[in-house]
Amino acid sequence: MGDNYEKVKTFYFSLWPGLTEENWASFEKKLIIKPYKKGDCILKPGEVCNTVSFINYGLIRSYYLVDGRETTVNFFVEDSCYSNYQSFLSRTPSLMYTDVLEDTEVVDIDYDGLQYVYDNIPDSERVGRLVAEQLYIILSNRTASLLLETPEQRYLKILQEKPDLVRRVPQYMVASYLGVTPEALSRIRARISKRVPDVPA
Amino acid sequence: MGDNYEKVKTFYFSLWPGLTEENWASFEKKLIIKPYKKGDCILKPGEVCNTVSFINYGLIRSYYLVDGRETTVNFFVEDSCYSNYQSFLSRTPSLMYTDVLEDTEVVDIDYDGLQYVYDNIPDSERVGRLVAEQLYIILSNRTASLLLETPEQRYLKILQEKPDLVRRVPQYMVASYLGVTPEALSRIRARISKRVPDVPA
DNA sequence: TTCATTTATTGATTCAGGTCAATGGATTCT
DNA sequence: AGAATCCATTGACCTGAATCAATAAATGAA
Repeated sequence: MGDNYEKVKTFYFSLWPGLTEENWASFEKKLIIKPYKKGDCILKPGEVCNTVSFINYGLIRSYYLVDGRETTVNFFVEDSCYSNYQSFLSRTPSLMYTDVLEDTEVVDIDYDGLQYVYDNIPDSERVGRLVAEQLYIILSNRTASLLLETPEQRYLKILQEKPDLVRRVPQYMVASYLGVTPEALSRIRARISKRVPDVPA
Repeated sequence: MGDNYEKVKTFYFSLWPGLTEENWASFEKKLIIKPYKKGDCILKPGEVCNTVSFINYGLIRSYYLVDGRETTVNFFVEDSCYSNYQSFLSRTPSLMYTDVLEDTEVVDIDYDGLQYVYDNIPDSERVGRLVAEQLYIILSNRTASLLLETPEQRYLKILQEKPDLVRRVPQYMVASYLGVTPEALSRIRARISKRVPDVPA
């Protein structure tokens, strides 16, 4: 189904200014469409992540599970990329789970495929570097938020910046992304609506 | 003083397997030695970080200052690299301060120098990518620590992993790196030495 | 060495979040 | 539809960190 490659093609052309149709064709040969069902587990602790996935549609979550307690590291939505980047890059076992929260379709490139691209397609190293740099910047914002902001501030921010995500995800997962228990987030919400009675629900 | 380039040369050769003496020579032309005195401020909020620095000797700290409250993002010691990577990469103003905690000597490459290297020295893009990926991995460990561990666990870990750093840095800076107040760290220490009387100081 | 400043400790109090437990409302499955 | 599971809320209690304040210890400068 060539259709499934439309979005990923647009995506890579947008972050790769000099990409030619010819090079894209050889890139595309390395890509594999993969569908998942809600509830599927993509990656478990101990497994090495072997792909970088562009998400055609759907919703994915990575989380630690320590002492029976889930801590969400990240959510990944359609039109962006998912990988357990740390495991993928270092070729070491993942420490976290990755689950599918909604029916999802991804376009994978596996590790060897990517190395082939790096070795054979001009400028791909630069794109790889720029992607790594972008991910670093995003991650450093998350770190700053954990260091500087209270859970309540983080909740207000995600409400404002990703309201759609908050709607699509169970509240206890949002809580674990903010670094608090479900009960705590419930009380944070109660506190907020007491302070701002104009936005009740 | 060619001497000052010895360590940085060893450093770059170690992370750049195929580096030739010839390419190193053209790389080295872009490097600039810069000395700092204890207490110097390298970068202030609003300024764009324009260098990546290899640290010959010394100690550097990056921190946010919000409501008169310092939060240490990172310490940088000799034989490693310092940059405000986010500002450097995105060419946007820094949000944090960077101060020199001990007399320090760095070997700088500036933004244009690095772009020259990327454009003219073979395989340098790959090294840039690998460096960005390494920094990502390190940062993701810090994020996991902030999400999963208590301040006390983080303190015990830094004591074990970087005892030298803890000795060289005032305790209130360690506290702000752990994400707590100086008083809280003092109490954490008191708690620990009460529990483990064999390691009093 | 002495004085001034910075840094670390300790106490008292307040508060946000954790934990345990119970309830009621939603979803999902059959 | 009915049953079972999952999820969100609330209450009671506890703990660890923040805050404010005072003091002691360490560092640095004259």
